[in-house]
Amino acid sequence: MKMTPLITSAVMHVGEMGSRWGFNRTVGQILALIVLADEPISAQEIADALNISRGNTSMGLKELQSWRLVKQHLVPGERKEFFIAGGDIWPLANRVFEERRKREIDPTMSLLRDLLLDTPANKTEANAQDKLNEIHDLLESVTAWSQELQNLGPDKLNTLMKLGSGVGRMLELKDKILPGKNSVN
Amino acid sequence: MKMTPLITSAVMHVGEMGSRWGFNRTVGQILALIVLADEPISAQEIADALNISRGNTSMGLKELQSWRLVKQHLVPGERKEFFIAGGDIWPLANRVFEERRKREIDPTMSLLRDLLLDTPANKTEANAQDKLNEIHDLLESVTAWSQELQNLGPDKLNTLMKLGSGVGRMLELKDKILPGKNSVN
DNA sequence: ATAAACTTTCAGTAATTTCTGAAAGTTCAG
DNA sequence: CTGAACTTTCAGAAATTACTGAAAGTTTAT
Repeated sequence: MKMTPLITSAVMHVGEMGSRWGFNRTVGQILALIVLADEPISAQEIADALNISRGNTSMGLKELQSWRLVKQHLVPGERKEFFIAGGDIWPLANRVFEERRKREIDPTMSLLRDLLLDTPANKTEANAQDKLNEIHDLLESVTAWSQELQNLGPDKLNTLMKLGSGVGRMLELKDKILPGKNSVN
Repeated sequence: MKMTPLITSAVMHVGEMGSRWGFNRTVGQILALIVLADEPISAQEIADALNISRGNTSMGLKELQSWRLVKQHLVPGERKEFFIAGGDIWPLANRVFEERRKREIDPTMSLLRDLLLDTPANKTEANAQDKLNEIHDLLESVTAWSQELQNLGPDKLNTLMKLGSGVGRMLELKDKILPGKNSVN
């Protein structure tokens, strides 16, 4: 893997951002390297290019595969394993999004459901439970909606996004367009 | 601050999730405590309730204020400072979202813009730049759209979210509804 | 079976992040 | 001005997280 300045700075940047995106520095660097490479690369090449140990590389690749951001690619006649990006940019972004939802939201939803089953013991608890309930509903709406958007598929999603402020106007007309639909609130 | 079991487990959980949400354990705990409290609480009360040092509490509060999730609240006749949540659940969630966008996306957009200015030196770089360009466009769409959604305000946003699969049907009819609007793709 | 070429695991070490608490800073009443 | 009541800062300690590299594991060719 030829590390040109352009590729190096992109790789380093993704590494730095890594922790904010849910993985660590080297995992980020490995991901960037694989996504930007125009050919499959081997674990050893990655370790060399990034100056990290072979062991660390192996663990990083394992994690990226668990996120389905990277997949193995067998090169005929070669003994070692090569790696390529798990898909195009859009699906990759989607997977990061999904995976983060699983880690950041799902456990909280689950706890909230449990906590809301208890009967509040006093005024303070009753108030706390109200807040928790609000949070629960919010998270539920958001996850349901993100699910909905994913079901639309990339094309329609893109159309919707590009629609911009048209969304507001459409909402105003919604009842005329979808007369059978329940009016919310 | 009375730490009932219900409140304790919520506080602990937000603490654990904290790192995934962009802040650390104690900052998460402090936030949960303040949001769930039904009355303003002082820094000392927080330190006591969470068993953390007064210094750490001070830093945590500072960070939460910088995220605008928490604000000071002066109690007449009291010398010390009290703290309350920065707003209702919806606006708070919005701020977390916004703040994370600033930290997770904006720096990358900025770097990508820079990298895309360079003329690619060879085939590999040209390919890498194509990918970077795709990523840039994706992030740009997403940020623009999230801006758009925020402009809708909570009510319409809620309507839109509750619309569910109706969004798909609306999109199919979009050209009839908004005839003047450019047909994307 | 043996060995070569590779990958994975994991105990120990290194790097990073978070926390403490003492000292310095601020504000205000008298 | 002084001191009491409070807050902030920050150097060092503690806790957490990431990394290395040697050893163990796997696969394939002969």
